[in-house]
Amino acid sequence: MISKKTKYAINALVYLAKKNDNTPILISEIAEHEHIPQKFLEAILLDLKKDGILASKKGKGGGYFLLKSPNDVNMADVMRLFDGPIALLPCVTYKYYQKCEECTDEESCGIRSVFLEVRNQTVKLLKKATLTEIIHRGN
Amino acid sequence: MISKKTKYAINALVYLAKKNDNTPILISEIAEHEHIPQKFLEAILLDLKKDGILASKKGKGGGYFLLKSPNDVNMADVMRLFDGPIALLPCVTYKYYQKCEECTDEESCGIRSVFLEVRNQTVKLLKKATLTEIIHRGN
DNA sequence: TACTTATCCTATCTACTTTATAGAGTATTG
DNA sequence: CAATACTCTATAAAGTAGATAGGATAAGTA
Repeated sequence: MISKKTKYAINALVYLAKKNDNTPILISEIAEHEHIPQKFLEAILLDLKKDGILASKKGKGGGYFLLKSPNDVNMADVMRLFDGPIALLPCVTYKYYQKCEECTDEESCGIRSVFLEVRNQTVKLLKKATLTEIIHRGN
Repeated sequence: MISKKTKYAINALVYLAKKNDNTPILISEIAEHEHIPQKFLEAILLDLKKDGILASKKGKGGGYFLLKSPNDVNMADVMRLFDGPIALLPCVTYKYYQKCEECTDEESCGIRSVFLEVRNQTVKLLKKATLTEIIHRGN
């Protein structure tokens, strides 16, 4: 299961992407509309900003808006940002790789083979799932 | 990521399946060979027994052995037993279904559509991954 | 029956993570 | 300067993962 943080992030991003104009949107507006605790959402949006997906503006008329194109924001990246690796086993991740201590030869590990296939399929589907794609699929 | 409990369970099951004879194997033997804390493994094997995958025998000459055929034990079932749902969102699970509070129409939810596809693909691959298949893949 | 073996059961513990809240700080606008 | 709205730091409650301890129960053996 993905964390609420990731779920909130996705909901917020979709909300922002649907407003195709790039005028800043208030945190409070997103929080209210998407039923997210505002203070919690603040931290989430900040992370998305640090990652270069969003940008913000302070003061009156401020808020958050998409920096990247909705075409370039996919679910794999968002999930990795908040929940870490997508793979189900440490030995089939790229960035968080960790060897199984009892494993002598990964190439001949049947378990690894299965979970590598699952990971590759999942990442492929999640990479295709951009904000544009999600909005397009709705309706 | 799957929990260590699930990982340990898979390792233990593969170990038992590789001994194709159905003579009881000691917990201590599995624990030692697979580097699993013995007391922790006891609880895991007990769960697998309650689920009908393993059977046990007490006293001298006792231990655990496969009750189901290695053909009929797949990774989807094992993961569900220990880690719960395979799906990444509560609204795309079967047994643990939960509606998103803000969602008005699931059929038109683009997010749900994406994660339903991921779930279906994952379950399909994990169901195919039986103990027999895993051993076969490991040359 | 008494002893040994090995699973079964219950309780508990520590550390970590998730989710969330509070409050003060900082930059921008008018 | 005052209002607005994002930014930062600290903290706390709740839940979960991973592991350990100790005794209860059942089965075989002499």
